[in-house]
Amino acid sequence: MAEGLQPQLGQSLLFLTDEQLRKGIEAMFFAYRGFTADPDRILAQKGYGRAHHRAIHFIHRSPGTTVNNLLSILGVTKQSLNRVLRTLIEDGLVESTVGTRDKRERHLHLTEEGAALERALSDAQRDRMRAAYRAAGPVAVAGFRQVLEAMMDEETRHHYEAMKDKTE
Amino acid sequence: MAEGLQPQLGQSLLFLTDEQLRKGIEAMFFAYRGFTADPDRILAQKGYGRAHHRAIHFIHRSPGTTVNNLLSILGVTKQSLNRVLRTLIEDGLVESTVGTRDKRERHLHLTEEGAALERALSDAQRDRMRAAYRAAGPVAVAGFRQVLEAMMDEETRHHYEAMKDKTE
DNA sequence: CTTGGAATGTCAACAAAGCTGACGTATTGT
DNA sequence: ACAATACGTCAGCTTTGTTGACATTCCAAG
Repeated sequence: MAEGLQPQLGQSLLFLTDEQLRKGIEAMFFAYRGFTADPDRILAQKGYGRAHHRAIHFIHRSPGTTVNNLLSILGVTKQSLNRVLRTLIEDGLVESTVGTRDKRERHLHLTEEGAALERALSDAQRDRMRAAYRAAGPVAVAGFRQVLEAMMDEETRHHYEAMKDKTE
Repeated sequence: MAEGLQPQLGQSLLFLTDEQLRKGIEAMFFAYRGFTADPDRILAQKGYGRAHHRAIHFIHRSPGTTVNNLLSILGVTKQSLNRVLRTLIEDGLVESTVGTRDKRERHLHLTEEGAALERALSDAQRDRMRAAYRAAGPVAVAGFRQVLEAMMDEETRHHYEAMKDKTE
């Protein structure tokens, strides 16, 4: 294949061979399964799916966020989000309040019950992430984050950076 | 394993705070979108989805693999895989041949056309991965892989390791 | 004050891709 | 001969995404 990189560059660019890249791709695929496995189990019990998790996560993260803002973070259509949001509101996990400054907007908050589910979900997900971090060590974790950030779309990275700044 | 975590707990465990873990979780979520974005565009043009991509990828990776083996790698039901496989066979991208040793088994191969699509998809995905790797550097890449591997389920990791060995 | 555009919500229809359960067929191993 | 295995398929259901059309509410500009 395109394995034949220049001799003198041999060692230093070995991490860019097609083979290395393919391993990275497969690692990403398999790891994502683990990443979602634990929350998925909790959600299935309650009759929810990943879409509910994502909504809950980002509402928790940015309390009072508007529907439009959530839309652009999640990258789905309003119809798709609305279906999920409606069940969460009906079930009393999310509260939607009309905006004061702009009454067209709805501001979203988690109720006590919603916050409880958020905690259960993120505890489960963090536990696995913590175990992985601990096993790999701080240097690996820094690299992990670097590569992930470099893999994002431009627009997505802006969302990511914006969230990052909130508690820094 | 014996990574020096004990000594000075102050700085060295900062990467395990809930805040750091949350950032890792969000990085994983946002990065996965980028990870699938390029292949998704190609697939959409051809009327396929991610499920087709996964099948094509692993058939390419393990030519002659059986349906059952593919099933356990992908972690889906045979009905779900069958639907995807059927369209790929009908469209002439995948070939299914009766086993010689065990005639109950079907061995799966990519046709020339299937291999062409595989190349287009993995080129697109590798390009982004390569850019991310290049931007982050070899040390970061090693860490990236370490964390991802530690994040996998036991069973999943076995699949991953098995694939890894094939070309090492 | 009226009107255009923005933000939101809702209805309908549809597709991809997962799931369960049941059943049939060919083949293999005991 | 019989049970188990590998595969395919039919039917039906769920989640989560998509378009398109249309109503409502509100802000702001003309």
